[in-house]
Amino acid sequence: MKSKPSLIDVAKRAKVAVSTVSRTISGKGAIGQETQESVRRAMRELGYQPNRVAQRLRSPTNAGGLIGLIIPNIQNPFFADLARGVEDAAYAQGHAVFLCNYDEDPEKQQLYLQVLQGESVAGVIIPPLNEDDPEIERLVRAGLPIVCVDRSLKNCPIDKVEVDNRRGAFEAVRHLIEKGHRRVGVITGPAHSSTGRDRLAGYRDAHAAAGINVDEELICYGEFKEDCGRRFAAQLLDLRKPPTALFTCSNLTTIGALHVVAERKLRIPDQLALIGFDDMLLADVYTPPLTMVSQPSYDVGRCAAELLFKRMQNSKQSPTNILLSPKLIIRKSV
Amino acid sequence: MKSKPSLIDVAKRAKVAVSTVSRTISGKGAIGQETQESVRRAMRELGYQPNRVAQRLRSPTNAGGLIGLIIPNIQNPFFADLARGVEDAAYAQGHAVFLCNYDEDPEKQQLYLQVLQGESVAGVIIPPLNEDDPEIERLVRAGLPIVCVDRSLKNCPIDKVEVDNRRGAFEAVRHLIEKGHRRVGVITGPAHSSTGRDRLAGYRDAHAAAGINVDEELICYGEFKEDCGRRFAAQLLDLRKPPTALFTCSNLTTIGALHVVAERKLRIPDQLALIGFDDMLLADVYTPPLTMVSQPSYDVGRCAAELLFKRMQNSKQSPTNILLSPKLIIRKSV
DNA sequence: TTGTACGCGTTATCAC
DNA sequence: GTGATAACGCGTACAA
Repeated sequence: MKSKPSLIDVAKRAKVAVSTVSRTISGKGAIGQETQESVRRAMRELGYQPNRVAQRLRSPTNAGGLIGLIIPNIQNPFFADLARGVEDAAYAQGHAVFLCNYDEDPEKQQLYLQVLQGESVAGVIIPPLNEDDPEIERLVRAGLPIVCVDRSLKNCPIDKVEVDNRRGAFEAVRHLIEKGHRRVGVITGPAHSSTGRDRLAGYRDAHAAAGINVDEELICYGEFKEDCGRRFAAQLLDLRKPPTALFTCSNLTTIGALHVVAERKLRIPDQLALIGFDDMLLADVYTPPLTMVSQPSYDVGRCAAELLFKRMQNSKQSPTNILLSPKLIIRKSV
Repeated sequence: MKSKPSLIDVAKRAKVAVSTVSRTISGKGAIGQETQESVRRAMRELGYQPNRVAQRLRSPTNAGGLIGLIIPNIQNPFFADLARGVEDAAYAQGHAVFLCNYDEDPEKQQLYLQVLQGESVAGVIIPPLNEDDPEIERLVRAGLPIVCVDRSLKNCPIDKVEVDNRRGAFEAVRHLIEKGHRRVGVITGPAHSSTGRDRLAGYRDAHAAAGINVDEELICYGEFKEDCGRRFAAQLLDLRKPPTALFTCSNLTTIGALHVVAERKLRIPDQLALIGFDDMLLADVYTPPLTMVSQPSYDVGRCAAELLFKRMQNSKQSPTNILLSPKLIIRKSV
């Protein structure tokens, strides 16, 4: 196993100095025509490829463009789409993406934040686990370009790209109400989750706008997990005065709720209407096709990457907040 | 923006030599009790974190454990699960994963292969786009630990973890035949895809085992994309003698086929039976619940990572091939 | 236009 | 036990 050729090897072969090779590659400084050619030839012959590690060690910011993306769970289609958006935008700019999966685990998030720092990434995109995160705030102050996505940081001016959860939820629940539903059960996220809170706020807004009092017993707070969707859907349907419609606030909880629907052989929308947050693969071929609040997840990622690149170029500009609109896709489940 | 503290800063503060600090951290060599303590204190006070870039530059193999994972498409749940398996196994070993998405684009695959090399990763996990890939073969020969997953390389001894596609397809189609179907349409992958070929082979096996001649007009070769599923499902159903059952060879083609089913308001399984390769999120709550060939995608990733670690420790052992079994999950679509 | 020399933060090899 | 120092591969100021 012969080790990879370095700049020095190329220089030797082309009979020039290393700096000449370096300049030929970067295009900085003036280089003679024939010198360039012999250098390029030597590179080809040796199959030279730059050592990105050395590049970043030497000049952390400019070279070996690398950005970090830390997401809660790559198996969640929302984050997969988001990641793809980041990736595409980065690729277009010649940047590579270091993708980390923190599994909603604070320690792992911490660890990856450190790893990325240790890797001298030029910037980081992250949906922070908590609204207060001293470590992220420290990094921001230390000058590391960071863009928050999906979720955000309280009391910290920072670039961010979010989805208008409140509005999305509002439109969904308004639609339910317009269709005559007066008891709409909602399964939202935990109280400390801003997305969960915002979606619940939209739920309340829609009720307020229609002059309907919200029956607090119709509100369930749970993790954004399938299991919670299942449990709370069952709980809601077992109420003495059960809801006639369900608003599930994430793709996973929607699936959990659909399990209950299947088990109890409920007919949608006759016996139970349903709207879920997050569109999913089979939603439009489900029987009946599911009405959903579709998030522009890919765009969130793309915008975040673009925002990050701007920040990387100009670290002094004041933070930009972008709010993307979700879209109510009306199908047949209401 | 003050730059991050380095070993040197720690050494200064603790009033020792850098080598002493380095040894204290790595635990190699004997260090005096009090020296250790003062070093650790200095590290804490400065908030020192190792520079992984410098570590890898200095000792590419041992330090800053980093492995690369290059996948075709992170939005495909199969690969998302696989990635998660890799990630979990790597995390357990203290390795970080550099995840790249090549979008089934040969150039991008090439690029990321180079990036990973440039990053001095300790090893790479990849489902190769093509069965012949000179570049990957070159890297293997150059001594870079590489594990192939899902797909593989022809004529190249290499560690790999694959799913028994042929057997999975065989069981699915046998099930269809046992239920009385004699005309089973199949939508498989392109001819150059080994997974597509293997699944088609299983389809043929099942027919042969039952003594049924395969009508070649029931076989469609397409990309593993939703669009193809749609087009070919329609084409098959428009045959003069249409199939009574469909076997779709990937999650995306299954979805495409289900679109056609929805458009034509076909009742499953009465008017059309269906089995798809790859289980998916809503499959079990679909009406009717969909019978699927479930791949152990997470395990593929986990096994691959473990194989890679073994290879990284012992580069001389002969290649290991692991074949994982898919599982036919019988629900109600047949 | 080209070459020399230094430093980025580490680890490893010496000598003490 | 500890300290000084040479690499790792690259970019760049400075000299030629």
